[in-house]
Amino acid sequence: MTAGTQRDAVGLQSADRVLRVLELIGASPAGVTAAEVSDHLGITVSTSYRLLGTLERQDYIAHQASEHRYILGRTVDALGRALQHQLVVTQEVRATMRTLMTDAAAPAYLTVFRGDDIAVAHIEESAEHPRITQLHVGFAEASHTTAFGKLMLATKDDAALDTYLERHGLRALTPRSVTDAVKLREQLDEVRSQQLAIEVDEYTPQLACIAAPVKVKSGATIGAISVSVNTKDFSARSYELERTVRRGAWQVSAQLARG
Amino acid sequence: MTAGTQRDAVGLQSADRVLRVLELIGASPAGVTAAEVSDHLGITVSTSYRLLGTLERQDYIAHQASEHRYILGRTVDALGRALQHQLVVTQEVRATMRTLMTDAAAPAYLTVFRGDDIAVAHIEESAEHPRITQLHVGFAEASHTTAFGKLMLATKDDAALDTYLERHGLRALTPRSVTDAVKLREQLDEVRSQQLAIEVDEYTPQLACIAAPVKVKSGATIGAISVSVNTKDFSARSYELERTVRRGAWQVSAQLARG
DNA sequence: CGTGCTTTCGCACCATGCGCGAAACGGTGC
DNA sequence: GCACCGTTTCGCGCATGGTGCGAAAGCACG
Repeated sequence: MTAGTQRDAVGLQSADRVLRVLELIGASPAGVTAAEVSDHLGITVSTSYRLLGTLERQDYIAHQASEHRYILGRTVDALGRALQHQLVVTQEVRATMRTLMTDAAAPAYLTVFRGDDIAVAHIEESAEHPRITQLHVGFAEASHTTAFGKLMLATKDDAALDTYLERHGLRALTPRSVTDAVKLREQLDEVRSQQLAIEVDEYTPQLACIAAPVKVKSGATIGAISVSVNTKDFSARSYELERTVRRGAWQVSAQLARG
Repeated sequence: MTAGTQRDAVGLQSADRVLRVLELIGASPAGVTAAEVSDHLGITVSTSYRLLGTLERQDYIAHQASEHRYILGRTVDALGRALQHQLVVTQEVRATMRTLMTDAAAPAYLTVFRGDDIAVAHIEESAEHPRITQLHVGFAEASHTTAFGKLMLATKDDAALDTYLERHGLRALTPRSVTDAVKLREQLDEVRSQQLAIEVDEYTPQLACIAAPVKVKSGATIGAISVSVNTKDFSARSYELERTVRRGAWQVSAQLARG
């Protein structure tokens, strides 16, 4: 409120500002007025109108003349969909994951690997099968403690893994997290041979996770399908879960190839 | 400078450019390189890096160092979700619409009114129940020929309707489209009294549509739930469809109030 | 140790975007 | 009708921010 929200701002001034206006509008469910933009960013009204005009011309925002408010527009929608598409989240894939959740009686996750990052692209959960509380759609860390993370690391060769390790280290999230590089490499070899990753109590106590790779036509692994269950269920159901998850990952890969 | 291939471009230069970079990246499934940005926008590499840097700092894009490519980042995802949320499209609403589609054996639409515009926020369809081909997620026109459009117009008072009509007119899309303002006003009165809008062959020949209002707690109508069927099915099933659509709209309104 | 790429940096110029102020709209009240 | 809001558009002159250019730092490959 009021002036002086000068941020760490380094970047092109007007570009920075236009992006910040977008975020401001996104953060306001009912949209914003030009006046709100000006005092929120600490700029004059004229400048606000110039920024808003630029955004409007490109359809990033729409002007509700009746309410004097600016709201998000179709280009934002298009970008969001483009991202969803880049992340493999189609209606069809959602439906497949819903079936998977039901079959496995457990929440289902789709993760996509982007360099060293892992994007949690979609989560299918329900009241009966709630997600891991800590995990949300977005970017995930601590790859060495999650099933899909191990799958991602398993795509790397030795040199790339070295680079990754020295950049990120092996932090323990629970007593059972693997923090020894040698041990991890052994695990990754197993992951490669089984084309499946399993993690028990390494990310969250009492929670186990099982992940199978999603692949493109060429055979490269680009992500994972996984489910999480609590540890005591896991031991009884592991074989069934394995089959179910493998099937889900296969179906998603096939849809990806067709799509 | 040099010979610019500058288009319609009016707006703040660097702001314009940064937005265009975003779109470019969105349009390229695999992401883009800095070099691609420069020749595509006809700017120097240094400028490209400055733009990309600005976007990256705000997490609109992410840099895949290994591949030298820039891809869409988490802020775009956040904006997309914000828009979806503004448009009432939650997981829960999706599930409700899926049930509606199954119950009605017809594709289901969620539309949200934004001033004079109508945003088609979500479509539930399946292979057995494909959508109206002309209709896609985005903004819809010709409100007087669609069921949800009539619902939107019915929220207006006489003066506001006048304004709308003189701005948009009443174009005929089919022989059965209503083009007479008096007739339309009568229809809208009926819509208000029944809290339901029906359209038969007015938007597309052989296609009928039925829509019920989605309301917020205060009672204001902010959108509609609708289904479409072909005209000959409609006459036989109209009462059943009416009940089903009303139920769906009610459920969505309730979820909106709770959510 | 060169070659070709991406990426960062410094510099000097001047177009560009800025704040300021005024004015044209568009409602609402009286 | 007029006078008082708020929103929105416009014009102007200044200096600052953004530009292209060029060079250099990284980095991978051979």
